[in-house]
Amino acid sequence: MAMGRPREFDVDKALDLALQVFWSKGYEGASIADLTETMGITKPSLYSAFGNKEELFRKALDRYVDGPGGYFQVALAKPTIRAVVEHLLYESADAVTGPDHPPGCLAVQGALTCGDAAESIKQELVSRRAKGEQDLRERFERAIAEGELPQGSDAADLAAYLSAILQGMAVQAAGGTTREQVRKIAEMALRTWPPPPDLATV
Amino acid sequence: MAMGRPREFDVDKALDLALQVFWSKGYEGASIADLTETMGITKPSLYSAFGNKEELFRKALDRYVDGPGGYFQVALAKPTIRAVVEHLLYESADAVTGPDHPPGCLAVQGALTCGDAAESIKQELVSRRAKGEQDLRERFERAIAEGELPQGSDAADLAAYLSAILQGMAVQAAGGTTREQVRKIAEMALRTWPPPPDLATV
DNA sequence: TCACTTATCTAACGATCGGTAGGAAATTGG
DNA sequence: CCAATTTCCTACCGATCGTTAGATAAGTGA
Repeated sequence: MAMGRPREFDVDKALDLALQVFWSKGYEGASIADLTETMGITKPSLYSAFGNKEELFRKALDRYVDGPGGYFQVALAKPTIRAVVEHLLYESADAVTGPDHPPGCLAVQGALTCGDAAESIKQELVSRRAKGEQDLRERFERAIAEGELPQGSDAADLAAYLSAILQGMAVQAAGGTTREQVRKIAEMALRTWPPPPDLATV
Repeated sequence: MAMGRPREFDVDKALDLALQVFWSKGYEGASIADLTETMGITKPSLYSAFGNKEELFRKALDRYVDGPGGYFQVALAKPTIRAVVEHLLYESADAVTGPDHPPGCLAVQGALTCGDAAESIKQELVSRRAKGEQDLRERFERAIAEGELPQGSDAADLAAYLSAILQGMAVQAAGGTTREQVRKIAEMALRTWPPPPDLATV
């Protein structure tokens, strides 16, 4: 079946290497030269296999979400809301400080700001973060309905609050904060969890 | 005294405009063309007045810290630790969603990641964030010494925790989250403040 | 008025950006 | 062995990057 000259590199391995570059330098900071050098392929090979820089980033992002970022969906599937939050915090702390990949979170630092040319990538990351927060919100809604959280708790607010803490941990990690220190942030957040509903608005 | 042809633009106003550009696009995303266009001056004027792109950014950053970011030091000077934390959270929520400037925080989104050429700018921002966290830590140490916080509280952990929340709020704002929603994050953080010391480590 | 200083502008610099033509090399099917 | 197909690489594309040379204009001090 496979006709023509066979590809000499592993597409998935190359994509993993591209992911590392985008993760550490961001979309704009990662040049095609950076990428091809790390991936061990030439520019025409990159373009033939992945389309262009933007498509390559999107494929790397998908791979990130299913790989190093996969703990997020795993955490959401935990049986109790307490376990969900615990796993999100602890796994995030470890994920953003993993020793085998760049620090931080691709969805945060891939393009938090950018020039005009990368605007659509930035929007893609905004959407991904919003999607994660939305999934979290729905999980909280279920927990409230099942009586796992106090009456009057606002699922959207809880999701925004926890998302902010996770993103803050990612910023800290991107700046070089150690795994131990980031874990302490997670522990402190957990020590106060859940924040009680705002009685003033009930 | 003033010899030579007088400058035709206001350096401080031009710097404020440059700040807006760096704030919304980040260091790498802001091109010299973007900057000169917004500042209303030509490239040679920019270079003669500000040195180069890196120096311009550092000057804009100083201006940011003393201007839109000035609430941070103001908050630290509040008399009670409760007031410090309240002001940090509320003023941050408003600052990162201010209607008269780009959303988010320059110290976070100016260069969270970048290419090799901007590495020193990224480090500068890492240092600034660390400095803010250190100032906060010292304020917490004072509060603990004065009995304003529970025995066994760890000032460094509290500072890292609060810093992460503030940075998370900045990420949310950079993604377009509304002022009302960011304020709710601040309120929730305040509702659980202060996190109790970890009894397991005492 | 005339040197001196500084700011202004147009026009360009070399380097790098993302992206591609075009031909040689390696495989499959006939 | 030969066409067809696909990947490989070298070399190059135009555009943009940050930065500057060089000439002109507008002030000050003598």
